[in-house]
Order: sequence, then C-alpha cells, then structure tokens
Amino acid sequence: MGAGTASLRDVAELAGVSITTVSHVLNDVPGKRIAAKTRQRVRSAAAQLEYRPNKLAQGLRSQRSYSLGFVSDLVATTPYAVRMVLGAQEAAANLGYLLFLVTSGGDQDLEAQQLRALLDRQVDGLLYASMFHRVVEPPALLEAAPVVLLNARCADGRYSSVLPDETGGAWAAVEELARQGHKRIGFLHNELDIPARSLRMRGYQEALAAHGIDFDPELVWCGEDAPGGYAAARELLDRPECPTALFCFTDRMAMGAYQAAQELGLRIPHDLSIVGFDDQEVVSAGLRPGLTTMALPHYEMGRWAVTELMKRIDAGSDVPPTHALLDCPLVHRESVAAPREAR
Amino acid sequence: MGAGTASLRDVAELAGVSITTVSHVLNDVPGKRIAAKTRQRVRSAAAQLEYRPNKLAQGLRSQRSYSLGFVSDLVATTPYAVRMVLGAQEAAANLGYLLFLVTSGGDQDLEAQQLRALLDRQVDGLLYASMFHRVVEPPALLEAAPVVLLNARCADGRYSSVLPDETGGAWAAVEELARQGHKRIGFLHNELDIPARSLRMRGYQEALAAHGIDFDPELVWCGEDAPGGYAAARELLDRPECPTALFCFTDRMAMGAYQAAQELGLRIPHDLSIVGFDDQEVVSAGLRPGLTTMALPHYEMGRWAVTELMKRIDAGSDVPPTHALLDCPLVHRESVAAPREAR
DNA sequence: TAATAGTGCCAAAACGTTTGGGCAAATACT
DNA sequence: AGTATTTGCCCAAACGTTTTGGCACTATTA
Repeated sequence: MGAGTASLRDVAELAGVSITTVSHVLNDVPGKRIAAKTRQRVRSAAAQLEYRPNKLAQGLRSQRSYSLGFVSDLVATTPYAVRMVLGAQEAAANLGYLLFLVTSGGDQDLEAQQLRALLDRQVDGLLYASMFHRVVEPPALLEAAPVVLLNARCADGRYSSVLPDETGGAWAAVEELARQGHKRIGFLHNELDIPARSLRMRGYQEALAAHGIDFDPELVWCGEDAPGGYAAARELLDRPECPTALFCFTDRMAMGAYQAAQELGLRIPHDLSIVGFDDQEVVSAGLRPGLTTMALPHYEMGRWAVTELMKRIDAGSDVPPTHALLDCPLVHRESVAAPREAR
Repeated sequence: MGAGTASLRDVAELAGVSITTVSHVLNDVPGKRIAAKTRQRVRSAAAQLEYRPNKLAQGLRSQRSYSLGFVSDLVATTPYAVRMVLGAQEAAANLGYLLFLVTSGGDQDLEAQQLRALLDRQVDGLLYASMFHRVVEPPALLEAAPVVLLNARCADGRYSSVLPDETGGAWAAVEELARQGHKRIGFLHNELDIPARSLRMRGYQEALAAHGIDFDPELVWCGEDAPGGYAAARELLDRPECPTALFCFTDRMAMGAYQAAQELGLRIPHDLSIVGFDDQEVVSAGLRPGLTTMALPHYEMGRWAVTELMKRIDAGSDVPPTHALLDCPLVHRESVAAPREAR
C-alpha cells in the first residue's frame, strides 16, 4: 500500500525483476518478449504499490513533458473567454496533457518572462490566446515550440490559428431579422480598430443585399458597452423612420438598447426586435425578454486549438499551418419577432 | 548564440570548468570558494549560450517542481471567479511558480484523475478552489501535497482556507442603505443551501439591529438570478408599504429588480435604492443607473491562497492551518440615494 | 623546511525514467 | 549431438540537474 511514492525500482524489487522489465511491461513496449506470468507479476506489484510514473523523470528522459502552455494577454475582465481555457483544458486532459496557465496582462517583458518559464518546464507546445479576436505580432520566443494561435491570427499566417467566423455570424444575425420581414435593420456598431469591426460589417451588408435591402449608412451608429449602446439606440430610435430591428455588436450594447427602448416606450420584440452578439449569459439570459444573440464558439476554439497543436507536436513543424474559422451559432431567445407593419 | 537549448555541460565546456562549478556559480551556492575570474567566465559563457536550467531536471533532482496545481470544480459559467485564478497566477509568477489549471466539472472520478495527473507532475502544492463559496469534502488525494482551500472550507478545518467575509459584506451593504435614512430595506434573498445564504442574512439582520430597525420577515423574498430577482422584487414592491430600498443577493437579482422597478414606474435611486452583491461588471456597470454593489475579493483570495500555500510548502505540514476572511469592498455607483420620505 | 591551513576546483552519485544492445537458457532444426 | 533460432530477461547509458566529499595546489606558519 504505497503512498503513491513508489518508484520503478520498488516495483521491480517487489516483482523480482529488473527495472527495465517493469518499464517494458507497464508501457506495453511493442516487440519486447516477456512471459505472461512475469507481466502479471509486474502489474500486480505496480498495483499493490500504487505505482505512478514520475512525469518529471519521464519528461527528462523522453523529451515529452505532457504539458502545454496556455498564454493569454489577460484573462481578467472577459468572462466568456473562460470557455476557451475550458475547451483547451478538457481537450488536453483527454490526451493526458495538462495546461500551464499564464497571463501577461499585455506587458511584453512580462510575457517574455512567462514564456521562458514555460519553456524551462519543457512544455510540448504553446497556445497563444487573445481574449478578443485580433491580429497579433507573436513574440520571437514562440519559435521555440509548436504554437497555435487562439482567437487571434498573425499577419503572415505563419502559425496555425482559429477564429470565430465573424462575418458568418453577423450574416446569420441579420438573416434572422430579415427572414422575419424586417426591412429597416439598424446596426449598433463598434468603433474599435479590431478585425471583428469590418468583418461583422461585411456580414451585415451581405445579408442585407441577399434580401434585397439597400444598405443605409444612416442606420449604423457606433458606441461601446451598455452606455454606448444606449446612446446609439436613442439616436437611431428617435427618428421618424426608425428601424424596426437592431443588430448589436455586443450583448452589452444590446443591454443599452433595451434601456433606450424601454424609455421610448417600445416593447421588445413587439415594437422592436433585437439580436446581440457574444451570448454573454448574465446579460442575454438576464434581460427581459431574453436576448436572441450570436454565441462565440470559445469552447470549440479551445478544443480545436489543442487538437491542432497535438498534430503539430506529433508531426514536427514541417506541416503547413492551418487556419480555422468556427461557426457562431444563433441562440434563440425572445427578442425577435416580425415587425408590426408586417402583421 | 544557443537556441536556448544549452545544457550545463555546454556552459562548462565553453567556460573550461566542470559542471559542478557552473552549477555552484549560477546558483550562488553559499560557502563555495570560486575565484572571481572563474565566476565571471562561467557567467559570460552562460549568457553567451543563453543557458536556461531545465526545470524538469532540476525538479527531479531537488524535489521542487516550482509548479502548483489549481483545481477547481468548474471554471465555466462563472465569470468573476476568473479573478481568483488571476490572483493566484500572478502571486505564483512572482515567486517563480507556474500554475497547472485543471477543472473537474464536479465529477469525482474525473477530479481524482486530474489530481493524480497533477501529483504525477510533482506539483509542490495544490489550490483547491470552488467557484462559489461552499463547504467541501476534500478528496483523500489532497493529503499527498500541501493544500489551501480557495473560496471554500472543509468541515473539520484541517486545511487552510480563505473566504469572503459574507456577513461583513452584507452588513456594509445594508449599512450603506440605512445610513442614507432607509428604514424599510427589503432583502432579495437566495434560496440555495450555501453558506452565503445564512451569513449574509446575519449581516442583514445585524446591520438592521445596529440602526434600530426591526427585522421584518415580510421584507425578505427569495429567488434566483434575474428572473427570480424580478419576481421577488414585484412581490415586495407591489405592496402598499413597500420598501424604499432593496439589498440583493446577487447583481443578477438586482438586474431583475431594476426591471420590476421600471415596470412599476419606480425610478432608481429616486424612488428606490438598490445594492447588489458580486460586482459582476457587465451587469453592475451595464445597468442604468450603475449598480452600487459589494465586490467579492476574488483576486485577493487568489493571492492570499498562494502566499499561504508557499508558507506551508516551505514549513512542512506541521504548521497549523490558517483560516482567512477577506473583506468585500463596497463599490459605489448610482443606485443609492436617500429615501423620498427623508427629503 | 616541513607541517598546517586555506583556496579553487572537480568526480561521482543521485533523482526516476527509457532504451539499445546485449547474454544466458530454452527450444527448434540438421 | 551440435548448431541455429527463439525466448525471456537484464545491464548500463542517458536525460540535465544538485550535492557530497574530496584532491591538488598555494600560501601561511613554525
């Protein structure tokens, strides 16, 4: 009844064989001829001592630490990003891997220091994650191990990357509204210089076009977070020819839009349909009525990244990088209905 | 210009000394007499080769892996808990430690499996974290390493633990309202069987008592999340003698209360003051007006936990466990004012 | 000059694995 | 019976460190 501290030697001694043999048996090394009886003896000795291999020693010897580094700019304020970590962690666990989690807070020196700490521990690969979709300039240290970019891509496409399909998401959101018969669909847009900005704009425009609706720049208004969403929505809804539906860049902006609608006496979805983006549950499920919104596939991206990273670890760095775009599923709640006019 | 893959032997060769000497120099081993010149030579050789010690080898030899395990039930849906991880991670990084992050999702077998994976990697200690404050029954495997309980405690107090001061937080929240002159302070309470429930209730009652206000069970109504908060608030506010202020168990319930208030034509904070709990920023900063609320000291708890864990790692398990209660700071926004009657 | 003390360095074992190259004994062929 | 083959196992080196216990010099002292 070992306290889990038994070594290969202890097992060997108890089984009356050499360390080599124990190793061969426990690892099922192919091509090694060992009598069934001996195997049995070894296994039961190992079981009896509750033998567990020391991963440090294993890693030292076989150049495989079975651990990965998850590097992210800031895990802090962004709640949904947690699902990225979770997806990665679960996928890793299934393969016998563990994740080192480090955050740089955006500080380059700190990031380098953390990366070195990871490499010192001989991680087999790195997940370089951004908390919001962006183009990154990966630090030189990343060269030292297989890498996959998560929720980010680099300008030269050198590393594999996985991103949400922003355009497709925006497209589907607007499609959902257009299908209900909406013609005047406002867009509560973001003003940050991030890829999602132009990508979702594209989706918005293309979906409009697909439904034969002319793009009207007057129906696009920028802002940020709930206050920005509120202001932008007031702006759009205070007009004579106001939109019957709003597509919001984030759930938080949608939250602001709800407030504006309420103040103006517009009932959702009767007088105004709203679709958000992010499926930030505290907001989308907390609002009344529940907010129909596009979910970001954070969990799936985390999983994808690990799977891809494994391929690269196993195959060496000669395989060309892959770039994935994952779907943003529509989450139906109660904020969308046909426009009044169409009823 | 080594690719970071130089070993002690390479440095020794380049400096023309033995491995031993290099180790002594680079580790500043006290009591070792080595000529200043030699030291210089070794250091510059190490620098030139960009030598970095292999932590696997170090750990194997010196029984210190400089890594910790962060075990949590589920990192998933709960966004604020992220700050716990962050606090732990930053504190660990400052001490040269890295964090392995694992989540069990509440599954006992999976948890055991993950714990073993951590122990296999010879972690120096474990952070056993709960995503919401609760009493846990720690698995037997925790015995195998120093442990600190994070946002949790065990019934027998065997392990060190750190928790938010729920009672103090509730006390301060109600105090904030009472100080403004509110006499009828409703409590939108939770109905789950968790420690926070009775602890906050105690804070609520004590603060009332401190202000000479009689506790009125009629002013306490249970529910959960935004919908529950909405329902409970409707219940309380629809009366003739309705409360002038609401203390909400969570920000999400407060969100529901906002909706109820809006429907009833009550303006916040003019007609109704509200204090929440959690400081879940998407909600508290997203509501109009901003929600005054009690923040949970997740970040600080994370920090405290690794500090405590370090003590226990360094001191052996003979030092008695410590149990900390950390303050919940009040976050002022715009949802509190004096009651109308008092103006 | 010889004993003593101090200085500067190193060899080797150990941590717990994996793995290539064995070598005896048992079995199969001629 | 003698050779070839197979079976079953083990030795020892290696991974990259830390650490103990020296050993060979040089400098000091008597």
